[in-house]
Amino acid sequence: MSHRDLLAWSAMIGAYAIRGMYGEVLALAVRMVVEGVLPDRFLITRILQACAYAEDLELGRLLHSMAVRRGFMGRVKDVPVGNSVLVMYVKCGNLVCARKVFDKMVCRDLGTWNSMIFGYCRSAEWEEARCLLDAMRQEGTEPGVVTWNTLISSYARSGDLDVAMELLGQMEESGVAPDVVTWTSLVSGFVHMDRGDEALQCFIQMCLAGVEPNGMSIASAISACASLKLLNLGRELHSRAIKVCSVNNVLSGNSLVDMYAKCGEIVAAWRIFNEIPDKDIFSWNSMIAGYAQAGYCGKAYNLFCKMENCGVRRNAITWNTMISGYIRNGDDERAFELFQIMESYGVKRDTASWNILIAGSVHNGYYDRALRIFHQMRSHLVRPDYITILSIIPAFANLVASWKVREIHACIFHHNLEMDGKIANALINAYSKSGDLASACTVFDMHSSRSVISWNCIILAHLLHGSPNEALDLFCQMKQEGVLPDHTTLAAVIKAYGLMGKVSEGSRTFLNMANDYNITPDLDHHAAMVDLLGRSGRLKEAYELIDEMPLIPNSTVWEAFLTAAVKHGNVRLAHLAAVELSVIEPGDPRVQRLATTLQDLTGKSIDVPKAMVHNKGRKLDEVESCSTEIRNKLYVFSNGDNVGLEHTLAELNSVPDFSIGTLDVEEEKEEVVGVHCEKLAIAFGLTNSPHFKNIRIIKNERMCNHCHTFAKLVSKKYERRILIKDPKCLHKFEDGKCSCEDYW
DNA sequence: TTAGGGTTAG
Repeated sequence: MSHRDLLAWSAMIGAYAIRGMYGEVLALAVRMVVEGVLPDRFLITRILQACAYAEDLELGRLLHSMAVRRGFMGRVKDVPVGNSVLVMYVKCGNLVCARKVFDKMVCRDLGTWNSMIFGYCRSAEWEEARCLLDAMRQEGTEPGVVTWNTLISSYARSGDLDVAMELLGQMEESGVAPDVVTWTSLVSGFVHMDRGDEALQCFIQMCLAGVEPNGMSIASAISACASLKLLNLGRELHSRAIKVCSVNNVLSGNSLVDMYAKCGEIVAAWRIFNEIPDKDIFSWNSMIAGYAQAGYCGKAYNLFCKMENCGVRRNAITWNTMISGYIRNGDDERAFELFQIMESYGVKRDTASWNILIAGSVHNGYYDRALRIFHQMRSHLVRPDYITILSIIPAFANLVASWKVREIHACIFHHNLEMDGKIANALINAYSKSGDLASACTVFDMHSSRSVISWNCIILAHLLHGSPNEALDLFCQMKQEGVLPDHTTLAAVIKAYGLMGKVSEGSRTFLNMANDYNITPDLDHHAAMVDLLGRSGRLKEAYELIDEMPLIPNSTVWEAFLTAAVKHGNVRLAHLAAVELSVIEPGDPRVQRLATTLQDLTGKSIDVPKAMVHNKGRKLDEVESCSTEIRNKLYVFSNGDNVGLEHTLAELNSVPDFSIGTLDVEEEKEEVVGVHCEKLAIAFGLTNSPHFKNIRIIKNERMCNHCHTFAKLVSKKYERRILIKDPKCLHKFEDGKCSCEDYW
């Protein structure tokens, strides 16, 4: 074995290593050893580096023991060898061995500490990483810019940006100036957590600190503009990217495509896309997403087909993007088709693929289908994640799904998923809408970081359940905890005062909100005020408020007024409101029915345009129906159904005291349409669930006075709690009373 | 001779 032999091997291996061809490096190294040539301390670090990149733990171990045997691991000049062994173990994910090497090293340099800290950060062993930071200082090695960047970037990537920012402060305090890497880590961390404005603040801070942004930092800032849809700032950054010569760079190009597409500038996005010389998977996926989101599914699909011919393999994101594009544009069939075939094209479906189908179904109102897909997903042993849960919860926000909300709640714990503010709020909503106020309160009480949205959810839940007193108590608590109310909170507060008949308190809130909270009254606040005045019979004041309001009243405002006029038997004002509503919502069946009745009563005609479909896609001639669930089975009833309940109904109808409300203008009489469906559902519930306290019913039309009285009487006589959700109100009948206090 | 940063879908 001559000295020249080793030199020759070193030169060859070095040449491959420089080009990043680590597979070849390892192959050569094996041949070299087989031919009896052993690496010196310089060559062994090269090969170890290749092991680290290729994550070849087996070969790495051999080299480690060789280094020990040959005495490369004990002296000061051997620190680089020790470091490369350490890094090899870290990159191969074997932290235990890495730590053993670290502990045995007699001398360590800054790189040693940094590598070990990097290892712990990468496996999220934060405590160990922080211990080492303290330990290195104690041993007289001050953390350098790389040490700080390792910690800051790891925390930023894990989403813990508060800690990352705290470390930035410590870094500056210790006299180490943040560099472009530090800032870029923070910018991209904020972007990933959907905190675009803070990302941009970091970028600006970097520029103010005199650190020149490079292509990477500009790309991150551009993606912040994309999520915030800041086209002008995005354009400015575009020209900055041109100045630092990184516009044709794939990275900047990709983020520009995304930014222009998200800002609706699809032509600009296409232009940039075309100019990227070496398009990668990000470029194609971003452009496909751009077209799909703009509604051009055909163009998106053309690119989807073309990319593989251009040498770029489609990945799960490509397929998911296309599937999501189809489902968002209403072509569910194509979406499901792609979902079915993707695996035959060698691309494995992931959680996101399932989530897209679930979220799309919920979004398009197909709750049952969303639920079926969710169960299918679980039977395929695909673990639901945070997004799955967030997407599926709204599908359960109704009265006949209360047990499903509990099931999904358990699922969160079972899969050890994060219970953050968004999920907690969605659960509060779902529990409340499924009729379980107590559980909504439990989720709220257990949830530690409550935002204004959480408070709004729980306040609205109490309003829905007819507990305005508690809603107002919560509002006080919220203020005591220093949370500032927003638009929604104040509209809820006015509504709560309305429910309690406290006109002056409600009016005061309305009149002072601009002063007290710097919030200008919007349509919802006006509607709440009309409701408040209308409930206490101050119809004239309510009308004056509408007449003088600075905004154009919408259907919510007129609905509130109409309800008040009807409840107080004022035919003239009811007529007036119906005329206004018929202009705003020409297809609303309730308005149409009202118009006919009012016409009969007043002799005046209302010109109601006869649109066939109204805004929620429901047909005018859709039959009035309701559903109830008993032992996981759903039963649907329509008006006049003959379901063999005559005997029960006859018994129920014999309940004495049927006093009917005031102005009976909105209901279709049972003589005309047959027995109302909610009566059938109540009778069915009574006979088929004798052991359950609650009967839960969802109805697609408002309850009439007659059935409302009926439900009250039944709840008292049979000691049941009857919950009926109609499009306007949740009625909770108990002991002969309803939570809506007979005003809905 | 070792250590740190980026862009796409739900």
